[in-house]
Amino acid sequence: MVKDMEKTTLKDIADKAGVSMMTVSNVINGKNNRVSAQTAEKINRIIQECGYVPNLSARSLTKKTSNIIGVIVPMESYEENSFEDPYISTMIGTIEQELCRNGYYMMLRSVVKETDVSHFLRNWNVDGIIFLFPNFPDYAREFIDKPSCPFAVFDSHLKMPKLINVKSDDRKGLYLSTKYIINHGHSHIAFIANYEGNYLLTERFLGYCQALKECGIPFRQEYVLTEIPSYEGGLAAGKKIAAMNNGITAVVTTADICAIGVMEGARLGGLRIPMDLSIVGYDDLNLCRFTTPKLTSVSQNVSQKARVATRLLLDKILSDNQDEPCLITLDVDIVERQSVISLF
Amino acid sequence: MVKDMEKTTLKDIADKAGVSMMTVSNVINGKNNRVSAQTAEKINRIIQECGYVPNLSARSLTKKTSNIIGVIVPMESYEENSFEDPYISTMIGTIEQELCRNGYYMMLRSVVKETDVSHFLRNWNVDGIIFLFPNFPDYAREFIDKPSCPFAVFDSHLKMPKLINVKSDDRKGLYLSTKYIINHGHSHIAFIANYEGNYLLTERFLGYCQALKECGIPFRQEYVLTEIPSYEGGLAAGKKIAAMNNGITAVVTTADICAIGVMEGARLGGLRIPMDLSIVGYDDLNLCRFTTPKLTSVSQNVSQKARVATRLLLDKILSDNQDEPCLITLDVDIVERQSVISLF
DNA sequence: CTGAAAGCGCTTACAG
DNA sequence: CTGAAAGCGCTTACAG
Repeated sequence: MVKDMEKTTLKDIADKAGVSMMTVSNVINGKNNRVSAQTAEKINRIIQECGYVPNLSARSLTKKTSNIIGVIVPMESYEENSFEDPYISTMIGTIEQELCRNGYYMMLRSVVKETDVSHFLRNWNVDGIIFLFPNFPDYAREFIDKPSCPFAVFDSHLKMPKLINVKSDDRKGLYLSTKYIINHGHSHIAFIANYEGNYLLTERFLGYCQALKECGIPFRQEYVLTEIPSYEGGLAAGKKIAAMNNGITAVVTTADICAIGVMEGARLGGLRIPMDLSIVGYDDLNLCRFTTPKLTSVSQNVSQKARVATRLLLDKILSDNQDEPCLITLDVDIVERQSVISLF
Repeated sequence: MVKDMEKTTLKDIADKAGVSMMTVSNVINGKNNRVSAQTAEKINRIIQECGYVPNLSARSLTKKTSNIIGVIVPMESYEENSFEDPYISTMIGTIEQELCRNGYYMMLRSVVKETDVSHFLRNWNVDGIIFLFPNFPDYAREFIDKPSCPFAVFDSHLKMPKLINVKSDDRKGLYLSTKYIINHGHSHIAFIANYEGNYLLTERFLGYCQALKECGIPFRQEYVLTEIPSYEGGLAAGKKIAAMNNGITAVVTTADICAIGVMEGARLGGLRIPMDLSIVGYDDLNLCRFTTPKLTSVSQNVSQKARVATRLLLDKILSDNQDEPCLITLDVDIVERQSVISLF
């Protein structure tokens, strides 16, 4: 390995200024009441001249606080790249911005089931943790039960000390999309998602049921297609709907990507979108603008979700009662495009 | 702030094992030739029991090497979220995986023009840097001229000491897409991109020219639309092509998102895709599978690009002659879908 | 094979 | 307002 050129340290600055390290440290940390304005100015000038940058590892060692936030991204397998999921990447971007703005640093880690997350977090003595799990996984429970610092998750049903939980009003999300379709004259509306055992998807399913009930439309088991809300799942569901030919005129989904699959599957089955089948997505990804027809979708404002969670986390890190759990539910709305036709 | 529970340190382990910290350190760092098998085993057991995790800030302080790689992402403005760009997010995912696999940590930072990147990097004494710039920006030049550690960039025309430059064969990329279209019987082919002054786009433009020339098709200035290769740029270009009505039957682009814009713009102008206008994208994003028709595109294998750069960077960090620059050009290929029609 | 000493670059009490 | 001392948790020479 090559030897780096010498880096200037606190001591170098102190020597040049003819003061103690203490004084320089106080200036850097803005404790102006402890240093005369003259000295402070002089020291600041020298710092500028030398291009001095404090070593944060050293600071972390003494202060017992690192200003590092660990951001954990789940991966199903080593082959997969979770970052290709627009939900994940949008979250990361917003979190990073918010951390940076507040003087924190983001250490990013994707993990598969077996990985020891807590090891990583303790290695760097992180001040806070953000788990970027759309659904909070069982294998992370162990870690969660002995949290060493405040942490934030999303869309979880857990309530635990130190936990910040930011979620969307998922029930309302599907209530809105179902209602929207009903208001366009539809009453034979399919729901797609393998919701059982999944808290988030179940909430959305209940929103679907609620809208039907409220409008006096009978719930039909055969209109529920329990496919995985992925492109492939949607594709399969679309084909089935076309094949069943049982009166379905519209579909609500729990993911844009699934809705896009449905469009393709239904088309392959001979249906025209939206003339024969109306569709609403979920997430309002950029993607929605690029399909034909453009996809009407439920927006959960992903950026806001990330921003709120990050701010609450930083607040909690600085607060006294870190143990108080915190649950925020954000509103959702529907973004109208071209994938729903009116039957009136 | 709340007081953390005590963390076990090297000293704790040493005390419990009745040995010196030195010995424990040697065991942890796998210097087995310096410790008897017995002692090592005993120490490892105690480490397990106590759930001891080394403090990497402390290690970084003594070793002068942090195992942190700084990954820098550009942002045009504070409002923008670069991570929504699938190119960026795919890169990040692959880089993280590769770093993790090799025992490195990823510190992520998005910056706008004014941000002092070098400050951040020296703060954490990073061992290497990856600049995630599709195009290397001028304002980063200053930093680059005095690099403190090896760093990697993409698609740059720079050649400097310590620099790892991984690029795609951009010229071939557009050569391939243009040739593909020619092979389908087209000879009135538009090129879209404001390539002037942009190294990468100019390379692609030259590939377009080369294919035309090779096939004896005259280059026509009026077939070059100098729009920004974005959705909006593509949209404008698509509308123009429909309006100009000057015989163009196909379009090559330098970005999928632009190609999608062209499709939309051309449609709004009354053209059918691909019957009236064939289109080829660039990047082969997931997106290509979700449009109608599905988009034929040039694939530059983004993951491979990220992986190669990361590996070269880590190699260089461990190597002796860090100053030798390194340029790799990766191959590209074309992924056939439905957006090009044969005129034969 | 094992250990005592010194030091990495910073900050936190504590004195003056 | 300023500073000398001790320590954060680790590793690197250097002795034995």
